[in-house]
Parts: sequence; structure tokens; C-alpha cells
Amino acid sequence: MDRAVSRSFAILEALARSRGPARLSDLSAATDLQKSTVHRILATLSELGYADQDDSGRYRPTLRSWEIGIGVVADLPIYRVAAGYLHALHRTTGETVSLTVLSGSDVLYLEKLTAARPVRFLTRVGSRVPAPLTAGGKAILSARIDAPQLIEEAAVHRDLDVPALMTELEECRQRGYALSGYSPGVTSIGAAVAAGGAPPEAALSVSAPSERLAGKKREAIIEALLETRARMTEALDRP
Amino acid sequence: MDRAVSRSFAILEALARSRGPARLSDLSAATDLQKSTVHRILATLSELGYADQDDSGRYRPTLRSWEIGIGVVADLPIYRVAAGYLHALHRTTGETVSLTVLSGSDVLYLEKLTAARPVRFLTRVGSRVPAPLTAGGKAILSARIDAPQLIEEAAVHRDLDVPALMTELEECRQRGYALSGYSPGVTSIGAAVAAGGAPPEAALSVSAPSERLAGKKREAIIEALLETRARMTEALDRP
DNA sequence: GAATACTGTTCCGCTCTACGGAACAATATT
DNA sequence: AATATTGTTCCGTAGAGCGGAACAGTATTC
Repeated sequence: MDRAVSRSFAILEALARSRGPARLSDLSAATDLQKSTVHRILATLSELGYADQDDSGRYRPTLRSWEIGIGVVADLPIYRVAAGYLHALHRTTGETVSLTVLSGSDVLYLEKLTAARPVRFLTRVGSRVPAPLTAGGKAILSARIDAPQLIEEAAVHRDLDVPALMTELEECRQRGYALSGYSPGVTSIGAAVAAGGAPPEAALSVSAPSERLAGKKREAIIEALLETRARMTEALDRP
Repeated sequence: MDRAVSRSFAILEALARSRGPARLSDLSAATDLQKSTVHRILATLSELGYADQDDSGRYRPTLRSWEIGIGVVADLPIYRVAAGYLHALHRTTGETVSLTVLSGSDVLYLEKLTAARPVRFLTRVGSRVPAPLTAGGKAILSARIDAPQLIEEAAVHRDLDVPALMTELEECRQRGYALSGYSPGVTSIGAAVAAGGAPPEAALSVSAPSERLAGKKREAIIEALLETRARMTEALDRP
């Protein structure tokens, strides 16, 4: 475990986490590293183009890490294929649609198209939410009942009741989609997307204020969601 | 210049650049580093959550760098403020709108809302294009005539005629917006956005097939663009 | 199916890098 | 003016990281 490498990423992460420019001393405190060490590594990061120093001596991260990261997602088959379907789903439903992927016990928001009448949403693209709390996460997990340790870990992570979650996931599996409402007043409907026969890693979801997701409209949205999921899965399997 | 740190980023970049999973030997060749060195650093990167190894032994970057990067852009005032204005501009014009920032001699595409009737576009979010070739880049540079070395460097970088570029930029400055058509058949109109009296770093632009950008519609788009720029600048200056 | 050419991985002695405490100059704060 | 910050530099020393070679496993080849 290369120490300097590990430390450099710790510093970069601390730099990105700090809103606005960060001071050397703060970074030193945040990472629990000697000032001289942080200084030297920051010099290296600056030389590599990952950090910058303003006139007052404070440091900020550059867009370099973003460039790399965006290249990584752009290379994901799911992401590449999803764009068109997300837009279509957004257009037909008129509501907020999201693309999420499973990352450990969390779900990661890869893309989101916000409704014209937007929901008070806490999540933004790039944010993590515990999988069992979201419609997309439940949809993915429900297709993974064959891997109970995964679900158990996700549940324990959040002090959730494992048997209760299991039965809910089983319902989701039979129904073909998952429901969620961890943000009060907001309901989400999610469906998992699998590629090439492998267990699903991603999910599509539609979110809206609960009162807009009732009756006929709700049925229409579920139908559009499942239809989109089917066509997207097909597109992913097509080489 | 910490060697291991520098090397670790070189490896991570090579990993991100390689489309699909990368083999150790290829990374070793690409970075011109000993196999054992690459192996050790990859082990570190994996432990830190930046890389992953599949069953066949090949390595892929994780979404970790993306998470960090997206946090960095989300923290940019320009990015945070822009979202709403981009959508509005997209709605009124019906065409592709982009938000770019200057990065060295290039322009970096931060955000893009694609038209329903999309243009055959080469650029995607996260890509770099030499500033003097784009409407947004010209718009930014035209507001920087006070810093000729910046413009000169950008021009030389691309073997462009410096005096010619200078006169064009001067025209842009007087007109208030920049034009560009480096992709054949596609015209873009760009306007620079400045914050807090500082020289502009970012630009808004509208792109469409040249034939759609003529006559009255062209005038309307320019008006909408300049109006949006004005309101966005105002919003940026409001604390 | 044996032989070859790759993989990724492990080992280990030597070198030099990265470390961290202390002193530094330059600002803020009191 | 005095004090407490800041970021920066210096340098002797410990040990981290290096790289060559040998390793085991898997495709490829003949």
C-alpha cells in the first residue's frame, strides 16, 4: 500500500469535499497529516494539474478529476444506451426520471432529468443514497434475491429489518417494479435494467409528488417505465 | 515531485483513457513503467476504491473519480447558477445550448442540453476543444483582449494566424457575441459570462444546423442568448 | 497434446524518496 | 507593538518504493 499514493488521494478527496477553496492547515487537520507532507503532495498535485492555488495561497481542486470521471461514465454501456430512453421516458411521463447504479450498499445517481414542475429533491447527480431506501435500489436488489448476503449487508448498513426488506423485495420481484417514498411526499417507481443476462446493476426510476402519482396517471407511468426498461434491456443485449 | 503519486495518476489516467477493461501489461506499456510497479500501484488504487479487477484479471476504473469530479463542478458557482438559465434558453430557442469554461487554451464542455432535432455533434460533455475554434471560446477570449499572451498562446497552440484572430475577437467584443462553425454545417453563437467583475471564465452558446440559424430566427436566438447572459451575470453577482 | 508466449503475481535486496520536526517569512489578529 | 496565524523551506534519517528476476497460471500455437 503505497503510502504517498494513499495520502495523495486522501488530500484530493478532502480538497473536493471542502466547499470552496481550502487552506493548507485545514487540509492538514482534515487528513491528519503533517503540514509539510500536505504541502509537498499539493505541490505534486498542482504540477499534475489536479489542484490550483489562488492568490491568497488557498487551494482548490481543478476540473481534471471531473474530466477523468466523466470519461469513465461515458464509457459505461448502460450510460451510453440510456440517454435516449431517459429522454423518451421523460417526455412521455413529464416527470423526473433518473438512472442509478448499484455501488456497494448504495445507489449512485448517474443521470437525472428534472420535471418542468420540479420536486423538492434532495438528491443530485453524483450523490449516494442507501439502496434499500430508493425505488431504483430496491428494484436492483429485488432481482438479486439469489445473493442474500448483498441484501443483508445493505440492510444492516442502515439498521433495517432484514426479513421485512426481504419480503418487500420479493413483492417487487413479482410485480416487476419497486416503490419508494423515503423523501416525504415524494413517490418513486423504479425498474431494474440488466445487460447480457448478468444480474442487474442499474435501474430506471420516475419520481413525482405522491399526489401526482395516483390513479390512471400512475398506471400510465408504470406502463411507460416497464416498456422503456424492456426496450433498453433489448438495446443493451444487441451488440 | 512525489514519484509514486505522479505515477499513480498516470496509471489512473491510462486506465480511464482505455475504453473498456485494461490489462496490466498494456498499462505497463502505456505508462512506460515496470510491471511490478504498475501492479503494486493498481493494488493500492483498488484498495482505495479507484480501480477494480474483473474475474479475468483485467482492470477497470470505478466511478470513484467521477464522484469526486462531479462534486467539484457542482461546487462551481457558474455551474450551480447556470442550470436554470440553460433550461430556459433551451426552451425558448429549441436548439442545443451549452455551457463551457476556459481551461488553458481549450474550452471544456460543462453542460449541454441537446435539441429535440439533434445536431450531428462531435463534442460531448467533458470534452475539450481549442478555444479559438468555438463560439464560446471566442466569446471568452474576446473579453480578454487585455491579456494578449493568453490569446496568442491559444492561437499558436493551433497554428492560427494571430492578427486575424485578434481582429475577429475585436469584432466579437464590439458585437457582444461570437460566431463559429468549426463543425461543417453547424453554426454556434456564444456569449461570455463573467462573475463579480472578474474576467469571464465561462460562456453560453447555442448551436444548430446553419440553415436553421438564419433570418428572423437567428435574431431571436441572439436576443435570447444576450438576455440570458445578462440575467445570469446579474444572478452571479448577487450573493 | 506438447510447446510456446503470453498473462498477472510474488519475492527481496538496494536506493533514494518521502517523511516530519523545526525554523522560516509573511500576513491576520489582537 | 505583540501575538497567533498563515504557507513555505530546509535537511538528516528511516523505510517505502523500486525493478529485475522467478513464479504460476492461461491462451495460442504448432
